[in-house]
Amino acid sequence: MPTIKDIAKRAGVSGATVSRVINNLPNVKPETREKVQKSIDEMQYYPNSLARGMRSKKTNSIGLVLADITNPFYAETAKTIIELAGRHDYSIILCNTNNDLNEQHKYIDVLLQRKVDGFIFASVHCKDPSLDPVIASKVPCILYNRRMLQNDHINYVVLDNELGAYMAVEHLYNLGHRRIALVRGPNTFSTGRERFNGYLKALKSFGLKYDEKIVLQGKYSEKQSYDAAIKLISSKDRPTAIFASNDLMALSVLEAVISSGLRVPEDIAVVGFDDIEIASHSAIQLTTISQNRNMMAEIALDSLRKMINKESLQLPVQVVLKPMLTVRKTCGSKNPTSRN
Amino acid sequence: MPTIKDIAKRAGVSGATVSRVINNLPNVKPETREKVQKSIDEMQYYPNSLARGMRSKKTNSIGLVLADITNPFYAETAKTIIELAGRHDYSIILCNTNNDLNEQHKYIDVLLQRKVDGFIFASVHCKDPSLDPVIASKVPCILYNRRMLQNDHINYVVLDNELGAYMAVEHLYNLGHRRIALVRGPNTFSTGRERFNGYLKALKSFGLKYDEKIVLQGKYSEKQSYDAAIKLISSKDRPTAIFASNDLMALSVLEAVISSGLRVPEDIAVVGFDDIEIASHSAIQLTTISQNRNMMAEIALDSLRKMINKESLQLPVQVVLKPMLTVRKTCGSKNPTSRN
DNA sequence: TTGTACGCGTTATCAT
DNA sequence: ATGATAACGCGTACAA
Repeated sequence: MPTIKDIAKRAGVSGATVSRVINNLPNVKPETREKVQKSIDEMQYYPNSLARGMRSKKTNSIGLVLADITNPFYAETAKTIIELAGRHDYSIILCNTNNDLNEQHKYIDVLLQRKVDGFIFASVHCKDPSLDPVIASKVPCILYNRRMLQNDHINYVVLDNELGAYMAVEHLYNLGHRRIALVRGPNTFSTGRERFNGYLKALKSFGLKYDEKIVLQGKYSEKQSYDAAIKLISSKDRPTAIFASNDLMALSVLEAVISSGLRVPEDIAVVGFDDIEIASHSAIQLTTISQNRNMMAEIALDSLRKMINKESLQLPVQVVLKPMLTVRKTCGSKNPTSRN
Repeated sequence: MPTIKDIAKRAGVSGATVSRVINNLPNVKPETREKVQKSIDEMQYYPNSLARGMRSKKTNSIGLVLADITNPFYAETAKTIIELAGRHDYSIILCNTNNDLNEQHKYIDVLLQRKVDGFIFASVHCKDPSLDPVIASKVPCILYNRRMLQNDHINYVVLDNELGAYMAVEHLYNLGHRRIALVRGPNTFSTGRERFNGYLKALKSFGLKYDEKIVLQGKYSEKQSYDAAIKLISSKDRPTAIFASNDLMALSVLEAVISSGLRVPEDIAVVGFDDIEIASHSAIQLTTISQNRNMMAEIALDSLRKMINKESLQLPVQVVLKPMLTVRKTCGSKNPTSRN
């Protein structure tokens, strides 16, 4: 592989001049520039970004740590972030934790060694010691979608999950439901916790009493959620509606209801959370809580970039976006959200 | 950020010894090793992988270039590859081309600068000049899922797409269908081309005549496929079955059929290709052609690793895996594939 | 068992 | 406008 020296030799100039050409710096005679460029093209020279990184102390790479890339919510996030990052010459090193703290810890280690310029975490637990090294390293970092507890100075962009859950239950209540079950996410994730709180808050404000028998743990797992729904369905005081903590879980709830021979929404209404793309499919038509993922991703990346470039920016960045209710068929409403 | 020298100073040894400890090399007195390790921990030292890469000429990184991470087929692939790569200490730099040759070209440029140890492409076009620099660079490289035409020495792992398509049509034929439409992928992708050929081959072998009016271009796009299906449905000599070139397209076909007030499979049978996870959902139950993505991904990564490590390996690697027909509900068969 | 010294490819500084 | 040189952090050959 040719280096800057090979190009220099070939073009009959010094390495310094080649560097000037590569970096489009001034003070190079046009003819020299051309000559050098020609050698670069002929030799198929690619500047070594490792060497550049060593000098400049910047790698132009960002570590993106996701909970689960096969969840469309994260896949869509990844797509947006990769694209936006690329526009600013950042590469994305993608890590997938499966919500495993050990995995995350290992990835953080690797990313710290790779000297990424910044981190985006879409995977943290409420209490997450694996992030300590990142914080200690002072490498810019922002949380996405989930946040941590008791870490008041860390940056994040999240949704108002409590409000989202409240809106879901409110909608079901307005449709006449009085026994509304919850297939919830774990307390160890802020989303699971906050959506549960929103559910509670809604029950209280509508005068419904909390019944722990119809609040089951789905663990953000499809299998668990399916089982939870089966349990709800076969209980003797069956709920008339099920609110699931995310769309993937809601899909599993739908599976359970359908395979039990019941109808959605006539026998049981279902509402999800996230508005992943398949939710709008004709065969699914899931009523759900939407969030503007693109905006959330954009805010995360832009903030991170500013931190990296030490641009002025009010720290910590702590943005909470508003959710939206998207009404489709699974809730039984006669007034679906109009399409744009 | 502490460097190897800082650790050396703190532990009262030379940099060489620290290096020996980091790399678990022999010839270090146990006490010395401990002492050094202690300094490493205390100072939160992370070896600089840029510097290591410069010396060793290896970055332990692999460029994964995908057509579309939001397509579950690719997301599931990415997940597997990231996990397997991690086990062997490789990081994945993820690129998403949206099937745009220009994007791919740019990403290749970046990855070549980053000196990735290898490439996995799940995004190539049949004729794809953007790959020339990769080939010229001699950096190990393997294609996944799609291959190129007229490039006999390049490595790939693909499915027998022609056979897969043949099996789909054969199945529909056996169920009594005689007018089978195709919503196809573009000729510019080997998958689109090969699946089309399989369709043709099946028609011929069952004595059905090819009717170009029921072979429409879906371009691997959901919108296009929806429109194509609408067109098929409203044609006066309506097909009784539609075979779509991938599952995402099949889902759009389903949407079109459902929203036209027709029933699947009674009015129109539908078969897809890929067996993405949602295909098995109760509300969808898509009959489709399955491929063993995990195996395909594993072969790709293992082969690549061997090339990188210059282990003995029969080159070029050109693996063609066999597809499987997974029968669910959308084809109208009474005998769904048994579940494992 | 441990240390010294050089080079990996680049950029920034200083000189010419 | 161009060139020489040092430095970034690490691994390794060689010396001790």
